[in-house]
Amino acid sequence: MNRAGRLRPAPANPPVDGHYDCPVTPAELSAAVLAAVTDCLAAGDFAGSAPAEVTIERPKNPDHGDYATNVALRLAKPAGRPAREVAEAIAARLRVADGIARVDVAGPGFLNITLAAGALGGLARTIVEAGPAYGRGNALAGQNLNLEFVSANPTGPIHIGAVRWAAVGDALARLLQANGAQVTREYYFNDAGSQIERFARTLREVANGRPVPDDGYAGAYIDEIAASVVAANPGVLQLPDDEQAEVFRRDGVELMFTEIRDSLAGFGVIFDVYFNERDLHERDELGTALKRLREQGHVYEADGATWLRTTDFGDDRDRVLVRGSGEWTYFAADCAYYLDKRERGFDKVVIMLGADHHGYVNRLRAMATCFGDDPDQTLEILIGQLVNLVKDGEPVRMSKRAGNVVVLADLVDSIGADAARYALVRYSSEQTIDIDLDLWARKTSDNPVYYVQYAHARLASLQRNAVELGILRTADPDLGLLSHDRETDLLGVLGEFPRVVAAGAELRAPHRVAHYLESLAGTYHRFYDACRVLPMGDEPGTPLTDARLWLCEATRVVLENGLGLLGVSAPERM
RNA sequence: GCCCCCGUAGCUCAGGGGAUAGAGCACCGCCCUCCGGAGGCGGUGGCGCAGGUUCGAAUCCUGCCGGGGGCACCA
Repeated sequence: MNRAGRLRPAPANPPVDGHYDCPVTPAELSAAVLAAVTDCLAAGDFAGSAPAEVTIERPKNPDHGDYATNVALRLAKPAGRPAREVAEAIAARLRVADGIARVDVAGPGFLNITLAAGALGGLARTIVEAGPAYGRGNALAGQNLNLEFVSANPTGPIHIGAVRWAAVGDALARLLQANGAQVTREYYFNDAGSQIERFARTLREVANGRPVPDDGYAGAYIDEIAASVVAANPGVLQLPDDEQAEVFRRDGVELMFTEIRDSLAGFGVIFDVYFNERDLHERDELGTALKRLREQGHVYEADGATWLRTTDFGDDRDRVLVRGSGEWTYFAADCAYYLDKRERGFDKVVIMLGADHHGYVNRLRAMATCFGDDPDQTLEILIGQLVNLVKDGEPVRMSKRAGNVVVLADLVDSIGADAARYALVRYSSEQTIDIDLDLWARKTSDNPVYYVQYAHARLASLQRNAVELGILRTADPDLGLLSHDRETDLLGVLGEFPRVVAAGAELRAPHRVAHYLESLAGTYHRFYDACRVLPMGDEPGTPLTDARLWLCEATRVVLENGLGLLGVSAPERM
C-alpha cells in the first residue's frame, strides 16, 4: 500500500509550467480524497470502512473552493465522531497532496478544496488530446445489452408518440456505448396478428373502391399504399378476396416497413435488428416458450384457455397464452420474444415503452421470473411519458385529412432532424412534454439547440480565424496561464463532462447531456465575452493566446462529443 | 375502485439526501473600438398542502388536493 506518489509533502515551489501530475479532473481528485480517507482509517484517525467512491462536486459558491466533498459527513456516523473532526483528519492528509493549494472544513463538515493556481488548466490539454474519447468511460464494459424501442406497428407511419423513443432510445444507446457497453438497437416489428389482417383487409377494400371497414385503418397513406400494391401486382383485383388480402398483407406490410425504416433513417436512427414477429411464429418459438414455461410449472388450463400464472410474481391477474379459439395471444409472442433475446446472449433486455403501456411492466417482469430469470438482473423496462405537439399555442391533434404534423417524416420536414431530436431528448422521459413547433423551428437563441450549435460554430470559426492569422496551437502550451475566473469556470464545467456521460447512462437520462451542453455553452459565452482570445489588429500571438486556443478547442471538442451523444450535428458554420 | 407518471419563477423545464433551489424565455435597466450581438451584465420572481424519517428533504416515506395515462381470451 504505497501511496507515496500521490500523497507527499507539497514541493516548496509548486509547478507552474503546465506539466501537472496533480489531480486536475474530478475523478483524479476523488481518487486522491479516497486515498486520504484510506490513510486515515489505516492510521486509526477514525473508525469505519472506506466508501466505494467519493463524491466530488463543483460548489455553486466560489468561496467554497474549486471542489467540495461531503465524504466526512457520510463517514461521521459509522465513525461515531463529529463530522467536522472527521473532516479535519482527512483535510490534514489531503493538504500535503500535490497540486492542492488548500483544504478548508466548512459548515457541518464539508471539505472545500482549492487546487494549486492554474492547476486546472492541464485539463484543456487532456481534453484536446483525448478528442472523441473525452467523456467516454468503461463503467459498463463487458455488458451486452439489447435495447428495444419504437417498435411501432407496421399498419401506419410512425406517430409522434413513438418518435420520442426513437430520439431518446438512440441517445441512450449512444450513452451506454460511451460507457463501454455493447448495445444492440432493436425494433420489434408486429407483422403478425389481427391488426395486420385488418390492415390487409382495409387495403383490399380501398383498392376495390369499397368503403373502409368499421374496424379498418383510415388515412391518406392507406390510399397510397393500396395504389402501390395494385401497381406492383397488376392482376390482384381479379383474385378471390382471401387471396387478394394475402397480397395486400405481404406487400402492404413491406411498403410500410420500408417507409418506417426510411423515416427513421432520415431521423438519424438506424436499428441493428428489425425483428419480425412472424419469424417467432414460423420457427414455433411460441411453442418452445410455452413448453419452457410449462416445465417451470407456471402454466395451467382454465375456461378452455392456457394461462400463465403471473400472479405468483407480482402481476395483478394471470395472463392468457392460448385463447379458447386456439390462437396465440400477443403476450405469448412477448414471452417467445423475450426468450429469443435471452438465448441470443444478451445479459439484459431493455424495453422502452410509452406511459400508455405501463400496465405491461408487472406482467413482463413476472414472465421473466416464470422463465427462471431474476428480472432485476435481466429485464429493464423504461416507461416514458407522452408527448404533445403544440403549434400556434394549440395542441396539434391527429387529423386524418388536415396537413397537421403527426408523423415522423413531417416533424423532420417541419423543424429539421437536429431540432426534432434535441427537442425530444432534452426533457426527462418521466415528464409529459409539449413540443412547441414554432419555438423549435426558430433560428434564434430561444431555441436551445441553436444556442448550443451556435457556440460550437463560433468556436470552429475562431479556430479558422486563428489559422488565417497564422496562429497555431503550440505543442507545449503554458496552461497555468488560464487563471481568470471565467477560464476556471469554463475548465470546471469541462471537467464535469465524463461524469455527466456516466450519470446519463446509469440513470437512463440522456436529457442530462442536453442540459449540460446548454450550461457549457452559457459558460463559454461568458468566458468569450470577458477573455479576448485572438490578438487585436496586427499584434502577435502570446503564450496566453496559445493557452486560450487550447481552452477553446477543448470546449469545442466537448460540445462536439456531447452533441454526438444526442445524435445532433455539431456544425462548423451556421 | 386499483395501478403508473407529474405538480419547482408569469411560461417551458433542470435539480442522484447537502451549503444562499438553477437555466432559457417573458418583463425592466444596461453593454457594440476589433475574435460570429444567433452574444454578455444587472434586476423582478418559485419547491401544491399536511405530517414523518434524517445532523440535514425540492429530493426518501405516508395521507390529502390537482393534472395526465392505464387497468381485455385487443394489439
